[in-house]
Amino acid sequence: MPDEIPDIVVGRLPVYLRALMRMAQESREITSSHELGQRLGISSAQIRKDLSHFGEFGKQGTGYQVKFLVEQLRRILKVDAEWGVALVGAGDLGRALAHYGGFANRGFRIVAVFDNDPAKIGMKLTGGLAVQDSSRLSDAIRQSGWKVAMVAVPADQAQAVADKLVEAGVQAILNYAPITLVVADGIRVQYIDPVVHLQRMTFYL
Amino acid sequence: MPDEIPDIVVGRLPVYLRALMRMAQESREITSSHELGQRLGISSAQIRKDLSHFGEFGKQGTGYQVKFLVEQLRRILKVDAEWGVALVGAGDLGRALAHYGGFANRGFRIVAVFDNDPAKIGMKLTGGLAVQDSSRLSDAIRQSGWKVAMVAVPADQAQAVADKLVEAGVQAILNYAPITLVVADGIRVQYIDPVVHLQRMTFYL
DNA sequence: TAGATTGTTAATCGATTAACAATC
DNA sequence: TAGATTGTTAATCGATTAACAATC
Repeated sequence: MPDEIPDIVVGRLPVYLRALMRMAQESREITSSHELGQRLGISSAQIRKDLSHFGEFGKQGTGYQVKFLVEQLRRILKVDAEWGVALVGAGDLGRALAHYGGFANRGFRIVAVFDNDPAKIGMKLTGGLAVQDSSRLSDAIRQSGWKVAMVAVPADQAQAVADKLVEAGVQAILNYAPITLVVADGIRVQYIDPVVHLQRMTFYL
Repeated sequence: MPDEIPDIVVGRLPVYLRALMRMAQESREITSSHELGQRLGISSAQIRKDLSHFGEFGKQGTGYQVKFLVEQLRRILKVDAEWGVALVGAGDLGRALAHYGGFANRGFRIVAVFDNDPAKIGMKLTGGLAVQDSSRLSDAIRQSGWKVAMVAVPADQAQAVADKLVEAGVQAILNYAPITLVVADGIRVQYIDPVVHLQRMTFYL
């Protein structure tokens, strides 16, 4: 039970889940902490320790039922139901996200796309969503109760967008703008900046 | 000097650099570990400790010259010159990356785009690059000596693409496919999977 | 039974923080 | 000088690993 789960443990669970879903897809019925660790480049002890925070999911001598562990991780991560995600920004990146097929079955669906560019408002995206005026953002989020949003606007607009999202009730933001956001306590933010990731590697070259 | 810098320290440097470049853009000439820490939600002690691995960049009583520290971090991260980046995959995401303006000035430029879809090969992208046949990938990389690549292909092709890249001499891969890659020792891989990032937050909701 | 693998404990390892002398 | 902030040390805190009893 969530005594106090370290963030770093929570951060690994989605990676475990992703690998396990892939195993399930490959019709592997059973796996072990050793096998999973090899696939992921993580020690088997760490996998067992991480899982032990949440319960006992394996069998001595046998390992883990892949399907069962997938179910459990989905439940733990709260992606056993689907979250509606508001997307702000309908530029190249925003549209690529709107079209991305990888959200399905993993707990998320983009339910609305906003932009403040008159040239983009009204645009019909593949998948059926139309780009809405950002001025409708607060109302739409408040009415629908969406808790998760993605920000794909230019850096100089990202903080203002985040402020509006949080004020409308959003509690988790995935930010693609290359800037660190300042948000209230309890609001979660994750960052995706390809340049940051690239720079983490060039150091070693 | 690089005794043995912890990965986790290297991982924070690009975030420091990003914030400092922003400060420079805002014409802030001086900053302190305290101010930078506040912006980033990190303790001032950690920032000073991290920087101390590489030298002494500040002045007691004053703080850090923003421009100077930017220069130093760019040098440390080896992004004071520009890396040519090969991009594999010209789907929605690949094209969004090819059009992305955020690489400029931060050490990277996409120099080639590959895809194996005949319908996409030859396509002219904004910015002037044409999509090349993946069959040319190995030769092109070997001839040009590119060391950095981004992978934006479907999950089931990503490992094969990574293998080809590494074989051709690539040493750093930014992987957008939702799968953990297996690569030889010494090859760096970073992962961007929006679903993983979202799942890291829903746990707390 | 023999072999395998879990869940957990204790030991090790590493990272963060607090504190402060040095000094601008 | 008085105030501020660095770079660094030592203490604290937390995460990883190794080892193994339990048991399938």
